[in-house]
Formats: sequence, C-alpha cells, structure tokens
Amino acid sequence: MGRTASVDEAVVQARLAEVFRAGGYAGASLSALSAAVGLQRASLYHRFPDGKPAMARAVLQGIEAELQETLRPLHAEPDVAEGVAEMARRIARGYQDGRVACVLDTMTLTGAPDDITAHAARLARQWLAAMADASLRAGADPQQANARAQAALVRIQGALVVSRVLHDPSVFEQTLTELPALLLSDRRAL
Amino acid sequence: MGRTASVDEAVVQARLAEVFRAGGYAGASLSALSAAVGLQRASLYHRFPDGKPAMARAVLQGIEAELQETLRPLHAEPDVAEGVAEMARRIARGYQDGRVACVLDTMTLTGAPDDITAHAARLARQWLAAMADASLRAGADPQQANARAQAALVRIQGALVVSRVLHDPSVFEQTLTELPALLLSDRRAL
DNA sequence: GTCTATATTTGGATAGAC
DNA sequence: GTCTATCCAAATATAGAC
Repeated sequence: MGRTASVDEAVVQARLAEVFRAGGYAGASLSALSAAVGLQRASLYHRFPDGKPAMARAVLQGIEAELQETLRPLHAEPDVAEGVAEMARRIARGYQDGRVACVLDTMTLTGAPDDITAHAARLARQWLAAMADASLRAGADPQQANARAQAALVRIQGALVVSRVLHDPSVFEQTLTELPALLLSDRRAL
Repeated sequence: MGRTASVDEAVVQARLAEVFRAGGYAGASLSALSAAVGLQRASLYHRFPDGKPAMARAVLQGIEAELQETLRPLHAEPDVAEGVAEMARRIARGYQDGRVACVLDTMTLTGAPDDITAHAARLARQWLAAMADASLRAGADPQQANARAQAALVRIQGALVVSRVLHDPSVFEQTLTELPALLLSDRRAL
C-alpha cells in the first residue's frame, strides 16, 4: 500500500458497476461499493472526489465503452447475420446469461442524478440505432428497421427483468436465440 | 385529526406503492413514503408496526389484488379475444400508458427483503399462468401457450423499461397493441 | 494512494402528549 | 390516530496520519 494504486482503475469501475447494477443507484451504498472494490470509503473518495454521483458516472462511461464493443460487430462484420449473431453472444456474456440486471434499468429509477438518467437514455438510443442499421443492411425498410430494433431492445430488457424476477435465466437465453430472426428475417415479424 | 383515520387505508397503500414503484425498495425512504402519504413517519409506524418491510408487503398485497382484477377477463370473458383485449386495456391503465415502472422490476433489486422478492416471483407466475391459459383456450397447444405467455410478459416488462429509459411511452403503447396477436394468433408467432 | 478517525446528514424506529 | 420529540444506526463526506 504505497503511493501506487492497489487496484486497477478498470477493476474498480467494474466492481462499482456490479453494485450499481444489482441494487440501483439508491441501493448502492458507499459501504457496499467500498466492500466490493476492496478499498476503504475514504480511498474511493480519493479516486472520485465528487463522491457517489461521480462513481455512477464512471460506471456509465465503462458501460458505454462495453456497449460499443458489444455493438461493433453490427457494422464491422461484412456478413450482417454473423454480426447480429456475434452481438447476441456478447450480450449473453455481458449479462452473464441473464443472471444480472441491466444498468439502464436499475440505475435510472427515481433518485438517480439527472445526468445519469440522461446518459442511460443516450446509451439506449445508441443501441437502437446500431440494431436498426443492421436490420436495414439486412434488407428491411427504414420503418421496419426501427420497429425491429425497438422490439429487440424491448425483448432484451424484458427478458432480463423476467429472468431476474423468476430466478430463471432460461427466459433470457431463449429470448436471445430469437434475436437474429427478429432483426434479420424477411417475413413480417411482430 | 381525532382517533379516526385521516387517510383511507387503500389510499395509503396506493401512495406507498407509487414510491416503491418509482424508486425501488432501497429508494423508498421513510421520509419519501411519509411525504407521499401525507402522514408523519410515526403515523406510518402506527399503521405498520413492523416498519418499511411491512409497508412493502402491504404494497405487494395491493398489487396482487390489482393483478387479479387485471387478469380476471382472461378467464371470465366467454370470448377469449375480448378477454385478452380487456386485459391489455387494464394493463395500459395500471401502468399509466407506460409512464410508471413495474413493482415486480423495481422492488426486486438487491436489498429488498427475501419475502418481497419471493412474493414478486409468485405474482409473475400467476400472470404467466393466466395468459398461458387464455392462449390455450384460443387454440394453442400447451407448449405454445406457455411460450406465448412468457413472450408476452417479457414484452410488457421490456416495454416498460425501454419507455421509462427513453422517456417515450409510445414504446409501451405500441407493444400493448401487439399483445392480442401474440397470445391468440394461430400462426407461429415468435 | 490508502488508511483511521471523525464530522454531518439522512434513514429507520420508538416514546409519549394530545 | 396523529403528532412532536428523540434515539440510534447507517450513509455521505472530510481531515489528516502514514
């Protein structure tokens, strides 16, 4: 414990994220955050002088970076179908196959700072735009593409909620298998 | 302010529910609950001697009663299609057309008492069972019926999350219009 | 950079007057 | 049944030693 960081910044961010994700903004107490990171509360304040709101902001920035990586295959993959399949795999991994909640849901309950909820909304829109773009590339018309992207996000978020409430990750896994068809299929998909 | 209740029990329950719904269990402070109900904290303790967990239990009991009413048309209506349509209308009303969150989602984050999360899981299963039954009556085979009920709950919950995060209730309204087809349609619906 | 110690505020809960 | 006043614990945040 000298003057050099005992815990890597990315690790701190990831462990903070776990706490905010599981308990929401209000449920993430400094004690819980401190315990999860393995640093005393005062040490957290050294890294985040603006306190809990700053920690939440850092978490969302980390989530944003992770989301970019998750969505990258949607435009980087020459084969759209493979891109969507890869996104689905990354989503499955990121949400631990449905065993953890989504920060976009849990961190945006009443009580969270406004900039947090605003950032979450931006992330959701990025996600929608990336999926709509993939659907477009797969041959859907623009209106269809937007509708399918919206339906996809609705199902992902809903599956996470239902899986968590029922303690049944299979709901999430099942839903993910249907994602590619939803975004890509030619036939009219609800 | 004599010895007679200044606020009706059902009203208290409903106002407590608003706070738990919006902020989750952890976010529902006694001060917020007190302010919402219009009674001092001590008065809340008179009605709920076991404190905040008891208030949360009362809220879930109220939600359970409301859910029964919401689902009643599914088996009470002779015409299944009309029953599903009526359920959809009641859901729309209960969630204020997508402007409020679902207690099953927000009250079940880490930090809530175990009996609360267990109760929420039971309510979700009741909901699924009622929709699966309607789908069965509409001609689906048992496996289809369960899958469709699950898909319906996933979409409802997901639409509430996405609507809230985007501040766009139209996502919820759009999703609700698709519910009847999902539960009733003969053709293979994802 | 991390720690112990402490300050301050809020949250949960109780006592007792009316 | 509701209130004011109070208690205690927990949550947020800061000071200063190492």
